[in-house]
Amino acid sequence: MALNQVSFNAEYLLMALYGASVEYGLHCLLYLVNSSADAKASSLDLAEFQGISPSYVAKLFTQLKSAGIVTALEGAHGGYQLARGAADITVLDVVAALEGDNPLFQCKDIRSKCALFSDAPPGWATKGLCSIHAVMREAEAQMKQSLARHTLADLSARVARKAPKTFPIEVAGWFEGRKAAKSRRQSD
Amino acid sequence: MALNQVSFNAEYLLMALYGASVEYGLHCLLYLVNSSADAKASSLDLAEFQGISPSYVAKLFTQLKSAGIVTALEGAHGGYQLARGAADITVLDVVAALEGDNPLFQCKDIRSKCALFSDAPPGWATKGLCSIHAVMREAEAQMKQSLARHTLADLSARVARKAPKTFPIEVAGWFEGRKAAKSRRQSD
DNA sequence: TTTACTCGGAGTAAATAACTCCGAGTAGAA
DNA sequence: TTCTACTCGGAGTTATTTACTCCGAGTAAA
Repeated sequence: MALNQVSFNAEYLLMALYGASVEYGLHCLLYLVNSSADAKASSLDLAEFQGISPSYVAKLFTQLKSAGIVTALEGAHGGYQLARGAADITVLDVVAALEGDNPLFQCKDIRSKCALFSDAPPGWATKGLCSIHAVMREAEAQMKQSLARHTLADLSARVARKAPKTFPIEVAGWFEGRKAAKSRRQSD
Repeated sequence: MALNQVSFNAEYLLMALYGASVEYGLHCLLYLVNSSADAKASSLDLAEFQGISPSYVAKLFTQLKSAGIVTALEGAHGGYQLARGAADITVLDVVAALEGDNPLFQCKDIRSKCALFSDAPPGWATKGLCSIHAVMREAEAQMKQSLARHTLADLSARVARKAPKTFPIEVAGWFEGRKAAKSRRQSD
């Protein structure tokens, strides 16, 4: 056995540009796509169904609501619904709602601080977009176009293709069972 | 005058995916592109030339060195040089060296935690790439391809096109003057 | 009218980014 | 050879952000 063997968990080394909120949000929204028009799902239901933090999911949905992606129905049997058709909600919409519509790169205009310009940078140095910024803008546009090409509808279809045909029925059953349990408890 | 006028600084609202290190690093490297083969620039020179934090630039260059983008020459008149031709260093190389080669998205495989799977998720749920992850991968690839298309050489040419022809000479003069000042001080 | 459930925002701990400081080493000057 | 000033290089520090919790206000059904 090698003595100087290095062992580590790769999960801790890679830190993503987009955080967990995007992952949680998209997964939850995908379950809302399949639910019928009158069926609402509460953030608690969605969270427990997927084994993730309920209070955090609740927070994410307030952001999705203020971005106009879902509508909320308050009250005892309330919950969330998609605000418009799943084909009209792109992955980019969701990302922007949860992470903010951040640019890839924030130019601090370093070029104008060059020591040669003492106090006032000349016109040619500040005119137009910084060249570095331009490259970043291009890359950002590529990425966002790619994200905007995918909607919740086609993402949902993609997932459905992998799952067995009975799965959507089982899912609906789970949410129905939840609702029934609530009613039962209230009439006790 | 409107009483409930809201005023804020947009700079604080937008937070970029790539941080300041990329901006500092690229700007510094662009000045190294133009310096001739035997001319080295210290991290202190590069920082003061552009009016940014010297100690932070020093840290960035240790990262650039360990990534093999620059080579360091220690000693009194030492400094950094590009490790290879500017046409062989892409913007993506620099980003990866300074921010780490982070993925756009880190999949936590939520799909396998679904409440319906009690303990063991079925094969179809864990097989292959998560559909959300696949979309993110595609967007990430688009972005990185775009960044990889640009090299330090063409970025430098782009900047040079905007500046007057005498500018590179002035820059070289500034660095030369710095070197001369050092020699003078040592012989005092 | 009560009650159990919903949303919605204020608050908290751990991680990350941006930046500083000081020690180790080296090339040139005396 | 000795000395000195300058270089890199990594260990700390502070402030912002992320992921997550908790509790109060409101509402629809019982």
